[in-house]
Amino acid sequence: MASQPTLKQLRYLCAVAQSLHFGKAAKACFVTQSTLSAGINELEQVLGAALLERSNKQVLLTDTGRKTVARSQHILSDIEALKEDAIRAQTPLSNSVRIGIIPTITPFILPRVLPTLHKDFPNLQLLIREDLSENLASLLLQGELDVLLLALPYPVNNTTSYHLFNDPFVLAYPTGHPLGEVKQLRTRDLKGHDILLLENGHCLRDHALEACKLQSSQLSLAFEATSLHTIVPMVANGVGISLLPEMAINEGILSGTKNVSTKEFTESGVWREIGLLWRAKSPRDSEYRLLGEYFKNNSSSE
Amino acid sequence: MASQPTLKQLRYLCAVAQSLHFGKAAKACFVTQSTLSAGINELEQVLGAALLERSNKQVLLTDTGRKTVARSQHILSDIEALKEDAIRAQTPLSNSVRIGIIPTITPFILPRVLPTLHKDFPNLQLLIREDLSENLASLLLQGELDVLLLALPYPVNNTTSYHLFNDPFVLAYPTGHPLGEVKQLRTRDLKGHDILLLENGHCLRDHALEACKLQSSQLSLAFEATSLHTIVPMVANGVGISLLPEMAINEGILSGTKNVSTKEFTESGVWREIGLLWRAKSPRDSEYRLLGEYFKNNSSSE
DNA sequence: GCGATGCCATTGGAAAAACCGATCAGTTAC
DNA sequence: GTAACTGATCGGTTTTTCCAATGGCATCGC
Repeated sequence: MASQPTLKQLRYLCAVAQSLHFGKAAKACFVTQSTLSAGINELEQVLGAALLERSNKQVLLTDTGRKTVARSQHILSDIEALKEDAIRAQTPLSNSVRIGIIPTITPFILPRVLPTLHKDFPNLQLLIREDLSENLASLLLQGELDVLLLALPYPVNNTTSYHLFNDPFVLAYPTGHPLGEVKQLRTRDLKGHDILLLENGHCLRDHALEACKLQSSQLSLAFEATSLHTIVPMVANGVGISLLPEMAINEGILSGTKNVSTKEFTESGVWREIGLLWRAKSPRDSEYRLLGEYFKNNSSSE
Repeated sequence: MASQPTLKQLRYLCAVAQSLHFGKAAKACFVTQSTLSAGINELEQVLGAALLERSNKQVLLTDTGRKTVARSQHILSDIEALKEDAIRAQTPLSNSVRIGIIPTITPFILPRVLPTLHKDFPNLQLLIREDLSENLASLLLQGELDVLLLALPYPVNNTTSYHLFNDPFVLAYPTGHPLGEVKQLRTRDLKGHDILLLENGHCLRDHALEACKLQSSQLSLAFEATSLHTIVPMVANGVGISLLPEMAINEGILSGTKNVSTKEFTESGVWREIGLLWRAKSPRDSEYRLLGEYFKNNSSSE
């Protein structure tokens, strides 16, 4: 014996309330009269209350019946809304996407991408969390974040990565620095110079070292900075040289700064790879690919 | 293939959302894991959306899943409330009762009954409609009223009647009128006198005539009044005699009136019967009997 | 009167579903 | 490697749902 009302029963009840006729109500519910009758009976059993007053002549609602019908209609329309919304929400990139981005990317990609993103996917709510790769990866695996925008490779178990583009490292040096004389800049030219990098934990640091095929020990690490924006004035003041991501320069990190020159490396491969990362099992895989494609097409300066 | 979410499915979903573990959720729902798994799958099918993100390690809610869980919890608690309220409402006389009363009863019974009624059944909401018997009967059959307080007999198809008490007719005459001299008043003494009664449609009129075993033709009908309260001053002014229900006198319809005397009949049966009437099939039959018992015990002047 | 009609309730059997136990496939832990 | 867990899947059984037919009751039309 069931002890909870069924949605079907509530539908039956509402149908009867509308026509005050079992036969018509049954037709409206696409069942036979006997089925509907049994359903109503069971509902009354469960509620321990008479909802309808039957006579051979007519069907009437009891007081409890009237109230129950009103509540049922609310519940049924709630169910309908739940379903409709869930289905509607399946349009790609129409819900919230919780994205984690590392601080060495955020300020140089969002200003370029966000405005058009909102225009192209008006129903997408991008929730952004900025943190170090390690913390973001943890949040991703906990399900607190949906997708990460990182410098790759960054190994995380059971994740899918999506390559966006390569972001070359550019040498930044105080104007007049000896390296300014080098015509064909190569990474080995950096050896022995005072070099400013971000503090430990920032993957930019590791990627820069790796891209330049350098060990920490081969460099004179002048100072460990906490953000790229604090490195620039230090370079300008002659504290040392640094390696800046091209996207930061394109986005104007040097604008208004004097005494800092830049030079690109002639070698290939002196870059960090920028990509997206998400849980491999995520059912929104295709959405994230779509998001990736969008970033790829809209984040470069061309 | 079902196209609507089931309450069971929503319950399964909420259980999984709570423990984030199919096995534990299944146990909480008293089903096997396979059953729960199938239920969740079907729900996702119906909604056309992934609600949960399964991996071998953990279960996570998707964005749509989170929203669906929230809505489901609301719906489930609504269902619970519907059930609870319907059950609670079954306490006798705890809902609204729509009662119809004729104008020759209302003012003489309600002031006496209502105050204690509300005290004894605080959850009873008595909705009162005053009209002629004929109109009330029609409303009763239409289901617009639940119970009638009438003078009986009043034949209505498919109704149950409940005897409350007999309300004797009392002769009211201008002080000094010849009938004042009669020691043992009998109904036949009325013949030939100018008698004031209510206009047609009021059952009081018919019942008075019937109780006195008189035909209209045997009386000199002085005037047809619209309410008992207008009859009293006419008697006082010597327009004629009248028959007043005892309950009206007990309730003080003559208080403050001079020149009107009353005299009871010595015969038995000179009364109208007061009773309740309701649809025979009404599921609240026992409640109405209870109400009747209450009226019986609390409407007399003793 | 008296059969025809219309109403909801009930019944018995057939169709559908829900459910379970066992197994599978994949990952983690040791 | 193996054992331990995870959720998914597969047959088979049990349960539920559903229908068509029937029943009981009152009314309507003649």
